[in-house]
Amino acid sequence: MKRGYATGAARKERILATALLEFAENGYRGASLARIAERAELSQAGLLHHFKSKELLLIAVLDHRDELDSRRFDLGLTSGADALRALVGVVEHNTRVPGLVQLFSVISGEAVTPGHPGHEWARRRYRRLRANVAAALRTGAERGEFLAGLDAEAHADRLIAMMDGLQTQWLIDPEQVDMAAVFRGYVDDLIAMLRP
Amino acid sequence: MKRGYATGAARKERILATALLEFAENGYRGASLARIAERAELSQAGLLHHFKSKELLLIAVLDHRDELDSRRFDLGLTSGADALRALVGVVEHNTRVPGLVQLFSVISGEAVTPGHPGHEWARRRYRRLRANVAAALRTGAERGEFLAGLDAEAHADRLIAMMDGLQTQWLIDPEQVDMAAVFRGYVDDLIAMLRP
DNA sequence: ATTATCTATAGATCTATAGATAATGC
DNA sequence: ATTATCTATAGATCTATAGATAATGC
Repeated sequence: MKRGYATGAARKERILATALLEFAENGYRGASLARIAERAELSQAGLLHHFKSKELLLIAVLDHRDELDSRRFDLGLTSGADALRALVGVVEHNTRVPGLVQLFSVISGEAVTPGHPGHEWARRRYRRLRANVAAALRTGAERGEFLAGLDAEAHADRLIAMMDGLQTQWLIDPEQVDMAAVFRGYVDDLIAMLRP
Repeated sequence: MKRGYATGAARKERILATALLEFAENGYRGASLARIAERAELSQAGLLHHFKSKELLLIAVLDHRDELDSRRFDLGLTSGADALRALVGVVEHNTRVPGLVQLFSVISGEAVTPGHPGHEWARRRYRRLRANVAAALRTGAERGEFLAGLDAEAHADRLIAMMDGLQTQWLIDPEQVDMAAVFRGYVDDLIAMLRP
């Protein structure tokens, strides 16, 4: 039975935090366990005691972030136009955490390759996102807030694509792209369009 | 003065084609010159005779693709709703060349990191795309095809984000996302919305 | 003369494991 | 007893260069 000591749990947190930075800066393939270990101030072998392989470390980082984010932002609580405005809030928040945005952009980009350790994670993530957003739109329609005939899945795909695409443009050229304003404009137009 | 022999030019083409596959499959950082050389059937040192470094090879691949693509699709020739429908045509065409789409998704994802050899290329590419799409929208407005007050830059950002975001979703989960249909729906709605 | 190509290799990584020693907590 | 940590190292990469030999085309 694995119990885990207090010092081990703290180390794991520290490793996850530094690994996140390394993966965000260099991607999975460009990241180095030695460098992560150095930044977390332990030996590389010490790091591999806590996470058995580089793949497992990446998965752990992604799951850890997912958990923190799902706590901050639970779409299940809202629906209809409120849910869309909550999405705008997420994008606004993201402009203040470029490091996290970069992690997701880099890993999602790499993970389009089958065989990438983040591939399955990304697929699950997109499916979950799509289902959540579509459900919020459908609830809005049932409540009479949105047109009854709306295509919830297609609009969910559009919303997610818009968020991701704007993130990439914003990361590559922050001076040129006002990610939050452009997304807010899209959502405003969408709410107007879907009004019954 | 560099002249270049016929056999050299053919080799360069061959190397560019195999490098494209390797970069698309593994990203810049995951790609290996040895593997590219092997697939192009020459030695690794032979490859480096034609392209002096891995960075220069990536740049060459990206520029080569840009050149081929700009020949196929010149936005300058159309404007207004025709230009938007041409964009739909590009997305439809892209569903038939997943390898190319993957190259751009992977490299754009990696290139959000400053210092990545594709960073400047990506920035230039987005600026050019944005300017071209915005110009087409503005011409449409001048011709009375679109609302006079439209925000051309914001709509250009939205269109590009939508294309890129859908590509990522489609590559990760092709069964779930009908990239071309969703984009066509977006463009149709946009044309309706911008009608004076 | 220039270009194309090769073998060999330097020098710097990389991940993961083996095996030893120290600290922790039942 | 379990967990945490380290040093040392195997074994496999990786990019880039040096220097030799062969082919090409003015």
